[in-house]
Amino acid sequence: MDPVVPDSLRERKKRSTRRALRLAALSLVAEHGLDGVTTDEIAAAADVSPRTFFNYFAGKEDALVGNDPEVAGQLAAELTARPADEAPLDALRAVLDAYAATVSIDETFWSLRARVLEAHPHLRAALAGSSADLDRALTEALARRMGAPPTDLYPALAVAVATSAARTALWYAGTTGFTRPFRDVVGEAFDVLAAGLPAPLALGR
Amino acid sequence: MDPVVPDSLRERKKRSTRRALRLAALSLVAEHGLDGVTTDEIAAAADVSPRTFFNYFAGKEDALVGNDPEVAGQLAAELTARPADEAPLDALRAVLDAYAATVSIDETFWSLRARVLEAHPHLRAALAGSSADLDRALTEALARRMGAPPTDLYPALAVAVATSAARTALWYAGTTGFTRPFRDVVGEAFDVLAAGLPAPLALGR
DNA sequence: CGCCGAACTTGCAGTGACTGCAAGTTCGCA
DNA sequence: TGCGAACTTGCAGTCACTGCAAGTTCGGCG
Repeated sequence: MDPVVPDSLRERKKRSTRRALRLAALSLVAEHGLDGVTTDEIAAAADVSPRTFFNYFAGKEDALVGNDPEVAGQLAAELTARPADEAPLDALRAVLDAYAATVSIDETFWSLRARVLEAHPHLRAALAGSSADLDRALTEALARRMGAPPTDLYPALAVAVATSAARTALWYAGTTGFTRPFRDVVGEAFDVLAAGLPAPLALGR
Repeated sequence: MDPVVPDSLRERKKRSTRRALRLAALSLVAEHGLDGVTTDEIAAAADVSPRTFFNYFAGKEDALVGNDPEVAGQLAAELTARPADEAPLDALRAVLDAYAATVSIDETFWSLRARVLEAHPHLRAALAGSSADLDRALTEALARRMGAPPTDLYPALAVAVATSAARTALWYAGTTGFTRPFRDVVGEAFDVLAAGLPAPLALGR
């Protein structure tokens, strides 16, 4: 079951173009602003035809802030694989922490993305939206593992809150230039969550 | 300070066209699907010129799932108006509960919207995104009232989590046909939040 | 090795979202 | 009553995005 990705030449090429498009989009937008860049230019910068851009991304925003398509399924699978007696929030924390670990590897990429998000607040909306797929997948997995109907309030709530916390942590790590390890920030966010979001003690810092 | 809205003829007209456009968009999309409806048709159904549509909404999605522009500022103001010694989460709960109360009035509208969201999962992304403005406003207000820098993790986290919970509650109330009062659902969501998202006891329901 | 089918890329042509601009029109107010 | 501001509208243009129908590249099997 390990090589879910066959990693053939084809696969490697696909990943590489996808990445090239992502980077092209991010750098161009970082330099010229969101409306100063067309999809054609992005495609050109990544050395593919304009049409191909849309074989990889649903749109400009998706290229900038979207998740890779396999992520949702992968994380959902990891969630179902967690021990059955683990508390929901702990299971979610473990899954999202694993995700955070993968993020930490590609820090240049994420810094660039943070800069772009900073400069274009409108994209934060798209970012929140791009996690909708992930939320759906995780909610379904969590409901299943809890033996609850997928329309139940709790699983949806726990997932929405957890991914929301992770996203906020990513934003925070990004704006602070990743001076603190991202995983630590995620950990802190989940600690606060599990404690019921108490007011932080250190009010004068 | 009360009449923030002068409620002149002009204002009333504006609100009415905005509402007409919203309803037109929702009903048309409910009937013909997202891609079966053009902005021109929406404008026609609301008896305004195609161009005018864009004076009210940033796009089709905004008309379907966006918040009215004044909401963010209003809720932020209410947040700053809460007693200074109130715990952050309690203050947020109060503000969002007040919002929930206003929603409950217009239940037909929100049911229609829920139906549309159900049929077009893609719009849930847009919905999450549309609250980005609200999140920013609330975060700034909360940070100020806590005397924290606006880049601090806690305020952003608390707000993201709280609005996320409220949105989930709205989704839940919508999919269950508003059989339970929306405010109650919001209340329950916040209870769960404050308790640190413990696994619900009732596992076999 | 050579070949077939599947996957991927590309160009093309078309639809519709969205924008700035420059009139017109309506409303608020003195 | 009349002036200025706000709002509406039409127009023309740019660009995002899509389906389709070739071409091209890759994976695997005989």
